[in-house]
Amino acid sequence: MNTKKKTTIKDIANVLNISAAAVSKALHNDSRISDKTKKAVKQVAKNLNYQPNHLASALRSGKSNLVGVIVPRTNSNFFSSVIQNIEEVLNKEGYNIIITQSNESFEKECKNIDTLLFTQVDGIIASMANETIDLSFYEKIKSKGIPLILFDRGENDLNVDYIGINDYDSSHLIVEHLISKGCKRIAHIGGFKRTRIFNNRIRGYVDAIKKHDLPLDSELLIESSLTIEDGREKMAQLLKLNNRPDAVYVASDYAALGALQVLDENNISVPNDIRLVGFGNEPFTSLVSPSITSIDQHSAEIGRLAAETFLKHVKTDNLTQTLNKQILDAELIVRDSSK
Amino acid sequence: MNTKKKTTIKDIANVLNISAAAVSKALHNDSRISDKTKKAVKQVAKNLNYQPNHLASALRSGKSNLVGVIVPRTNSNFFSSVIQNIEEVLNKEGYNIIITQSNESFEKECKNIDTLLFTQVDGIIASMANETIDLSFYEKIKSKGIPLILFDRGENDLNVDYIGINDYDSSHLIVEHLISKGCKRIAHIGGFKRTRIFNNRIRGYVDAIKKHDLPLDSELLIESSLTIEDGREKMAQLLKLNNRPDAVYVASDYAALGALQVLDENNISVPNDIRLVGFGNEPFTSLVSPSITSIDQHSAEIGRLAAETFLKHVKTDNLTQTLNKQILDAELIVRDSSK
DNA sequence: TATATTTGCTTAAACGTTTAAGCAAATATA
DNA sequence: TATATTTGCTTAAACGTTTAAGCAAATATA
Repeated sequence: MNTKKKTTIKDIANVLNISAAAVSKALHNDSRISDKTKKAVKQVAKNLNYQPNHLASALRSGKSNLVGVIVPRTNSNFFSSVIQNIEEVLNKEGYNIIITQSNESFEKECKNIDTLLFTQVDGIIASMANETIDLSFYEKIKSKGIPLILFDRGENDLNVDYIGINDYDSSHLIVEHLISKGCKRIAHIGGFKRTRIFNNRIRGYVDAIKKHDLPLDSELLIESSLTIEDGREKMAQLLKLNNRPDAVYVASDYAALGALQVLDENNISVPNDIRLVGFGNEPFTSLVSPSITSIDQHSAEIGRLAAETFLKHVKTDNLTQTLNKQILDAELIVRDSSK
Repeated sequence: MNTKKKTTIKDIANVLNISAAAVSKALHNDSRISDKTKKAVKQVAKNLNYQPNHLASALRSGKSNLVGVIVPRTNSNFFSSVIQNIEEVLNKEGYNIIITQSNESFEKECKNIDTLLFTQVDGIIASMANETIDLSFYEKIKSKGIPLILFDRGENDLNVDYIGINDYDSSHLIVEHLISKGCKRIAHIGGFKRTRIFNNRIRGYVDAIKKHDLPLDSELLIESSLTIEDGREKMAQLLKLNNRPDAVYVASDYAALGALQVLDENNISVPNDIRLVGFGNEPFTSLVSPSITSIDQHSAEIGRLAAETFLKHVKTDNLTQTLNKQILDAELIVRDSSK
C-alpha cells in the first residue's frame, strides 16, 4: 500500500526554521506575519504538496465547513437544480455539501438528520418529506444551535428561515389562465392537505374558483400522493363523473403526466376536450406530446437564496433563528396542453 | 444563541469516576472492559445525550468514515439509483457518503476530487465525465492510497476496480432483436468514441452488423453528445438520407427521446416505418408514446457492488489496487417502439 | 533621547478522541 | 504454595491544527 506520509504544517515549519503557529498564520494571511514569510511558506507548501488536514482544523476551530442538504429525492429536476445552485454558492465560500435523500420517508429523514449531526455539519438546508409531521428531529437541529434553512417543503411551526414560491398565487395564475381559455369546470388533483405547500395550492384553487363564480364541486377536488401512478388513478376517477371537468390542474408534473396518459388512452383530446396544467416545470413537460403547461418554481433562485441565507447565519454573530419567509413569485409556462 | 456545551467522553468519565480511555473502550465494546462498566457507561452516555465527535475520532484514527461519490449528474435515474444503493450498503457499515456532481465537466470533476481529498474521505466511487481524458487527478487519488472504484464510465489505464454492464454484448442484443423484427438497415446514433462505454457499444454494433451480413454504411453510424437536442439533430440527419434506415439504435434514452420527437413531427410511424431502441431504461421510456425499447443497466446491482468493493478494500490489509472488472449482463426491455 | 506602539514571531495549550504501554488485582496453572 | 496469565483499568501521548498570551526587536511618537 501507498503509505506516503502526508506533509503537515510542521514539515513546512521545519524547512523554514519557524514555528508551526507561524506557518498556520501565514497560510491564513494573518496580518501579523511578514509578506516575506508568507511567500516562503506558500512556496514550501506548494513544493511539499501540502494539503491542509480538514479534520484537524475543524476539530480545533469547531467548524467543519460542511453543510448538510436533505431532499425527498435527487432524482427530480427541481431538487437537483436547487442542490446545484446551493453547491455553487457555498463552494465559493469554502463550504462543501453533503447531500442526503429521504425518499419521502420520515424514518429515513430522521436517520439523515442524525447522520448529518454526527458529521458535525455547520448547517442544514432541507426540504421535508411528505410523511413528516413529527418535527422533533428538526427541533434537535435547532436546539444544537445549528442554522436550519427550509425550502419548498417547510413548516411555519419550526420558526426558521424558509424559501419557496407563492403557491397560493400560483393556483390563481393557473385558474385564471384556464378561465381565459373558456374553461368552466376546473378540477384540481392536489397533494396532501397536511403538507403546507399543497394546502396553499388547494386554498388558492378554491379561492380563485369562488372569486370567478365557478362551480366549487367537491367531486372536482381530489387529494393525491402525486406520483405518476396516482395521477393516472385520480384522472380515471374524474373521467367517471357524470359531469366531467373541462380542465384539470394537477399539483405536480409527474401526476400530470400520468393524467395525460389516461386521457390519451381514452382518446380524449388535450387541450380540445380537456385542458391540462401541471406544476414544477420538469424538463419532460416540454418533451411529451402535447407539451404540458406548468408552473416554474425558480429552482436556481431558491438554491441560491438558501445558500446565502445559511451564509448570513454564520457570518452574523448571535443571529437568532426566527420564522423568516422568502417567497418568490412563480411563473406560468403555457404549453400545448392548455392552448 | 444556543451554546449548550456538548457532552464529551470526559463528562461521562467524571460521572463514573473512571478514565476517559475506559469510556472510549467501553463505547467500542473493548473486550478488556467489564460488562458492568460497559453498561454503566452506555447508560450515562444516553442520559447525557452523548454524541461522539466524529471529527476527533477521525483525526485520531485516521479514518473519516466518509466516502466520496462523483457522478456526471444526479438528475438521471441511473445515477440516482446507483447512489441510493451505494448509500444503503455503506450506511449499514457506519459510512456516510458525500455526493458531488461534475456536470460532465472535466474542470468541475477535478475540483470535486480536490474537495473530497480535502474532506479526508476514506474512498472514492466515481463515474467519469464525458470530457475527461487527462487522468492525473484520478492518479492523485491512487497515489494517496485511497481506494478508488469506478463504475459505468471507467478507464482501464487507471488500473482500479470497475463495475459496469457489458456494453459490447448489449449492442448485439439490440441488433439481433431488430433483425428478428425484420429490419435490414440499422443505424446507430452512438456516443463519443473516446469514452470507453460508448466505444464498446459502437464496436458491438459494427461487429453484430457484420456478423449478420447487413450493410455497414458509414452514413448510418453517427457520433453524438447524446443529449435530447443532439438526438433530434442526428435523427433529422438520418431522415435526409436517400436510403433511410428502417431502425435506429440510440446509445442513450435521452437522445432516443429527441429522435422520437423528430420522427413524430415528420409523421413517421414508430415502430411501423422505423423501429427505435434507446439505452439506459430511464423511467420516461415507458411513459412516452410509443414507449421506448431500452437496455436496463442494473443500477441497483452496480451501486451495491461498488459499495461492497470499497468495503473489501478497507477490510483487507494491503490489498493493492489493480484492474478488476466486474461486468454485468445487461437486459433488453422490449417496448412498443420496436414491436 | 525616552517612551509607546507596532511588527513578527514563539510558546504552550487546546479541540475530543484513540491507543500503546503499563500496572495492580484477580484468577489460573503447576 | 509459588509463578504465570488474564482482567480491568490508568496514564500519557498523539492526531494536525488554531489561538490566546507573550516577548523581543523595530519603528513611531513626543
